[in-house]
Amino acid sequence: MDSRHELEHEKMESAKDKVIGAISETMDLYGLTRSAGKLYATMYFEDEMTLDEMRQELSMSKPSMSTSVRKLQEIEMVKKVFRRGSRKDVYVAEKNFFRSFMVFYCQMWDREVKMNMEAIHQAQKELSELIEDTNTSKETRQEAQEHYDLLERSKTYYLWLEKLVASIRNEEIFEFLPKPDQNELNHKNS
Amino acid sequence: MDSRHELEHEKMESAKDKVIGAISETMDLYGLTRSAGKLYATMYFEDEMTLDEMRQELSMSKPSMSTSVRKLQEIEMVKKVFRRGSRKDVYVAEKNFFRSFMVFYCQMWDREVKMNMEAIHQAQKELSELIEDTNTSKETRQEAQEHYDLLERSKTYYLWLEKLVASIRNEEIFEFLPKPDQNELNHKNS
DNA sequence: AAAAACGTTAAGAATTTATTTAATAAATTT
DNA sequence: AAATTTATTAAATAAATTCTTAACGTTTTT
Repeated sequence: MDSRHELEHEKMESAKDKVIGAISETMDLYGLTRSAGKLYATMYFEDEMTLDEMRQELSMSKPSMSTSVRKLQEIEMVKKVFRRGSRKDVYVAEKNFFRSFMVFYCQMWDREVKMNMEAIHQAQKELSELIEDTNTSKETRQEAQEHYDLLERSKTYYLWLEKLVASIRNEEIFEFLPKPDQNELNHKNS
Repeated sequence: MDSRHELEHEKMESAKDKVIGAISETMDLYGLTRSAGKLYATMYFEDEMTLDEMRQELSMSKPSMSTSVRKLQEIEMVKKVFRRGSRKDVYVAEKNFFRSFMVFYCQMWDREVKMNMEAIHQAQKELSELIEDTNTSKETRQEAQEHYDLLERSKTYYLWLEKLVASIRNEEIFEFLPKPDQNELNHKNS
């Protein structure tokens, strides 16, 4: 009876491990280390976890769990929740991948747009000075102009990326690309 | 006259460096190292470059350039081009950020969907066996069912991601979110 | 108030990743 | 064919990251 139960448990773990492996392997896309990915994937199958439970489950140190969990919180893949009774901190994984997608990419793309637009702005200012300075040699002026135009054209992309972020935040993107409903799943299940 | 030219050059480099810095800093999003990012950003301002020019420009070794360039080629941010006359390999940077966006994210998201869908499929098979086995204990069966359902729901996301990739590949996404034209840029230029 | 539990920080060890130098292979020129 | 040029591979070194143990500060319990 006990070995029976043991067997069930093993099979369940084996099933979970397949998904945990895949998730943590693709987590590099989100700038996470393998262990942080594994931690998230583990939490994905649990209601909630404390640091000690994580440490035990992954056989790693508590500070390790602490830092991984913080990184996961930064991209909102994990939230701290309040549980009266337990004085340990309790964490839950975000199980809605749509939300994870939104938070992560909006965060990243915003950063990309902001940083690069700022740099472009500054660079263009300097290039303009070169172009407008009558002492500038002909060759230099031409090169400056070419770089200026290249940067100017690139703004199109950043502007577009900004609009993409907005359409994700306000969920308009789901009008263009609806979330599939459960029925659409089956014919994928061959 | 010569110091004049020196000054122009310095200002040009300073302008470029602002953008190069910003690009290489945001390149971590694309899983590139700082140096690979810097290399790409440097090439962005050049028509074409040989390994030796890269090495000189970044003051790094040639094997280093070789590996960075290969990584950049993998995500199609750099292409090798044929130039008769020169027997060195000649590379050019992809300057169209839209294309870089498409290639990179489609590649990554495809990988994510493929890996995870496959894992889900296998895991669900095992979970089904547990659920259908009449010897399985009640608690185990319930847990297996919960995990099964969780995985089933997650497919919605992967299916959506797949559609997103498709709409990027066939450019339908630009009907929903048009690329801004040059005119729209100016009011951003405050 | 003392002791215990908890999470985090700090410091050091271990592993991994990136970079360089040296060696090799392939191609081109003389 | 020998010598030179070019890119890549291999081995060694350097640098950066990740992880652990130990120490700290805070909160809670007794």
